[in-house]
Amino acid sequence: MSASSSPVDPAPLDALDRRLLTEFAEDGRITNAALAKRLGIAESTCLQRVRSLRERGVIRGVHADVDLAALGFPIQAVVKVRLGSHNRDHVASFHEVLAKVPGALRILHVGGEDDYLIHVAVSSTQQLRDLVLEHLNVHPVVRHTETQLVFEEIPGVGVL
Amino acid sequence: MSASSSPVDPAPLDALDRRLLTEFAEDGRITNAALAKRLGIAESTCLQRVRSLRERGVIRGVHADVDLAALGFPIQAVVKVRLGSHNRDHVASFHEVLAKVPGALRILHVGGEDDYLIHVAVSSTQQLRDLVLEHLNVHPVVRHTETQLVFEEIPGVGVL
DNA sequence: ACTGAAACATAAGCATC
DNA sequence: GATGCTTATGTTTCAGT
Repeated sequence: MSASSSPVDPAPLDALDRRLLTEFAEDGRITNAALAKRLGIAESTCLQRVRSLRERGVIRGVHADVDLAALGFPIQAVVKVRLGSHNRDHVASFHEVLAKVPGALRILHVGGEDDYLIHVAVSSTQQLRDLVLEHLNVHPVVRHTETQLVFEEIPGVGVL
Repeated sequence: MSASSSPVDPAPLDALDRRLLTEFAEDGRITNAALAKRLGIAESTCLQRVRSLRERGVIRGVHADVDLAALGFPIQAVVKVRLGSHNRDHVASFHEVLAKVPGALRILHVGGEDDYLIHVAVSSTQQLRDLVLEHLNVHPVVRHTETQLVFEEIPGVGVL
């Protein structure tokens, strides 16, 4: 799935949809009744809108945000990966490898100096080393990796 | 909030808590009744566990995952930032700037070649340029920025 | 710490305007 | 779209184990 094109129907979102999404992104457990009240619309209308947004793929899902450190993954890092060949088949087979990297929170295929940025959470530095050496560097198409430890995540404003 | 230390009580999570978190991270709208059934415990017990995990900060919140392209932010990028000085006050004032960057999905303070990695979503390349020039490069402590366009996000396995 | 049952709140479908 | 109604589900509390 591309970051610059979407699998979503071209049906544009109106201001109500945007407000709905903002509320829903903030509190994914909000009840339909409460959401309707906030938006100033009937509950049935609100339910219809939410369903439509889900069906169109605008709302992809709702997920609990879990403290990874509490779960036993206190270390985070970003691994920058550069490939030696950008041949189509090599890239495709590397994507299969990427999809299996344990602890990968986010994998971005980017343009510029690096080819991939992989944000990972691990339980120990040993696991981090194993992840880089055994899952990434082993692949022959990988020319270079560089691992940056995450010191801190700074809360941002987001997009909504 | 640090990535390697947690604001969470040292009370360790048992296997039930972990299963609960996995289910809840996958479907943040699951009803308490359904969650209890999946875990094979009483609804009242399940509710107690969820509440305890929330109070302890293990569950930080529940959020809808919204397609940013559909919302009018079809372009994503990662901006790598290097500072010229790592003086404590300079860093602190830069953090205040970071917290206001429009469209920032994730801001990581990292160790290694870069100092900060900022994942952003924007509506246009013009907005991206403005974001980098007017919000980041203007700050005197910023020595260098490099912007990498996100081509694609590759689904990973996650940590759960 | 877990359970079951009662009281309460919410959701979902349908007919109607 | 909005409303009101109905049934089915889901949530919460609490006394008991």
